[in-house]
Amino acid sequence: MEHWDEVRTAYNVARIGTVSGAADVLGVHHATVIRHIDALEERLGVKLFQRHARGYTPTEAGSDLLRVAQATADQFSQLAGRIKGRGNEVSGELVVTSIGGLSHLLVPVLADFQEDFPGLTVRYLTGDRLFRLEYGEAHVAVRAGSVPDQPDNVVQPFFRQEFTLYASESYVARHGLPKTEGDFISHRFIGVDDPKTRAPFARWMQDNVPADNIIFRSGDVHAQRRAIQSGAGIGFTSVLQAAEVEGLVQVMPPKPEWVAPLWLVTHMDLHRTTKVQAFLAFLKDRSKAWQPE
Amino acid sequence: MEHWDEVRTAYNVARIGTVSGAADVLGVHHATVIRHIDALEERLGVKLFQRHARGYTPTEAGSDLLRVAQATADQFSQLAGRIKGRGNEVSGELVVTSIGGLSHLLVPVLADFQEDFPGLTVRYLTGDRLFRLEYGEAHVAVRAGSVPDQPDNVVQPFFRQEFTLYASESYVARHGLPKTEGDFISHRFIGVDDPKTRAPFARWMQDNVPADNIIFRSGDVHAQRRAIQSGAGIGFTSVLQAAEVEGLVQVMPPKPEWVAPLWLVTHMDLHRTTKVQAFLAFLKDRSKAWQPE
DNA sequence: GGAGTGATGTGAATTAACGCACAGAGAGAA
DNA sequence: TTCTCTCTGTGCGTTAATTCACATCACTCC
Repeated sequence: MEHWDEVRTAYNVARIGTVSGAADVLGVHHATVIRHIDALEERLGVKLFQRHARGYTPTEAGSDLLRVAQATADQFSQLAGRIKGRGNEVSGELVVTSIGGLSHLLVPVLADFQEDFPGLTVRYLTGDRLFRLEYGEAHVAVRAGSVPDQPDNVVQPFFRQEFTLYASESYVARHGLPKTEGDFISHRFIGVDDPKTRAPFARWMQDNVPADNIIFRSGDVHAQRRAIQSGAGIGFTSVLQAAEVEGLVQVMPPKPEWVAPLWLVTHMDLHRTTKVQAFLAFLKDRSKAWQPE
Repeated sequence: MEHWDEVRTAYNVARIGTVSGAADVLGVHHATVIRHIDALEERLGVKLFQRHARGYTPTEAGSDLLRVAQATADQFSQLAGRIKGRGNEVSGELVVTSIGGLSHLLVPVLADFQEDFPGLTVRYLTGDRLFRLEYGEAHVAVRAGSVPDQPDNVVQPFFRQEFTLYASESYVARHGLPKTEGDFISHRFIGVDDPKTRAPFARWMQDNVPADNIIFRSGDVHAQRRAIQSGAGIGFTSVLQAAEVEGLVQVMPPKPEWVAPLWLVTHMDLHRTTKVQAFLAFLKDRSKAWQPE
């Protein structure tokens, strides 16, 4: 039973009773209908219709086909309605991925967005590996670093995340604060684990702080922040995040070269969907409060 | 949701995961598969797949389609199995039609045939109007008279039904038997109702018996036979049928000119089916006992 | 790092499907 | 009857779909 179109043709002939009538409904020539029926019967080896000058009457096999194809037509019709309708509604899954360091910003936004659309399930993916939009792994990604240039991705600037060095009040009480970069030699630092990182502030630390002075390393920014809070040393944290926790002291004001630009990335195929657009609008609105000035 | 073939294509892509793999299964070129998907998405206005170099992964809409089309494929597969299988089995309905006067011969045969095939339902149609094989109203017809020449019907000789004149013993006791055709003027006859009948014995009676002497007319041969049994007069009954009832006396031996040839007629499209062939063989075997010599 | 493999994607050539036109056959009405 | 209307059926020309060929890309294995 290949050639489902022939089944559809036979279904309409059985339903309507004449080749001409079915041809009108299907929008094809009646010769096409006759050929479809003939081909289908040839393949099945069974007559589906009794032919006479007043029309076609289904045999038992034809009646069986009518029943099955009727159900199929109904299901396809419902499917088309669902699929077309779903293009304009915000429901199902919304999958967002970002580097882990942005969870404190994104999670509240995602929670509020979900509250606006009860039919929506939010999945927030973070992890070591990059989740790939072109494989359909996520609808929206928040990426850091230089502007991504994947050909099938739609990229737009999100906001510029400011970083600077912080220390805990307990650390300052014990070791004081470095006045100049020359003082770094007598301080302890908390840095990233990955030597190949491209984050500007991390590279700055690699260049300006002796490696031996970086006594705590982690790939997770939240772990680094906890280390800073614990007084283990001086480390980078985003200004926004530092403002939310108690007991952190800015070692020096943010430098423009430490700013990490963030990008909103969506896959081309999904970018125009109502769901993605609604989320992007929501996210941009909420992120206005995060802009430096 | 027209073009069910495109749905089938999309279903196989969603199931297999690659355009090339689906093309192999479908036995078409992969370019055809891509065009089907593109056309279907264009018509629905929704992307069904995420395209990437390693294959196609279905979106939620694509997954929905996969689920529905999976059910469709199963149902079509079962349907094809049923239809093809049914071509070689004796089940469902067997519809036989004949003139009413043959019921005493056909009904026992039909009952025995049904007993051989428990899955079979037998319908035996008799009536004033001719049931038309070309409209699929019956599988097999037993027709009387000159050989039918419908173009789409398969006609084969069945057997030659002998008729002759009978009277009841009570009638003979009261009125005696006509010795010659000249005696008919003093006898009462039972004849057919339809003046346009083409049955040879009925036309013979019209030609050889004065109309006024035909005092009982009926279109139903069984009613005529009951009238003869009741002693109402002399009338034609088939030799086979007369042998089954008590108290009938042959007025004269059967004449060759009174013989009614019977034909087995089937529609061309149904003639080759196992069901019809099985019944025809069964019927011919049983009818051997009915032949005059 | 480079060749090899297996996938998608696209324009040109080919083929199969389609529409057109007309013939034939019943059914119903004048 | 004869006329008309409707529906099926078929050969032929055309269009649209398919195949073919080649380009491209991503990943893997030497």
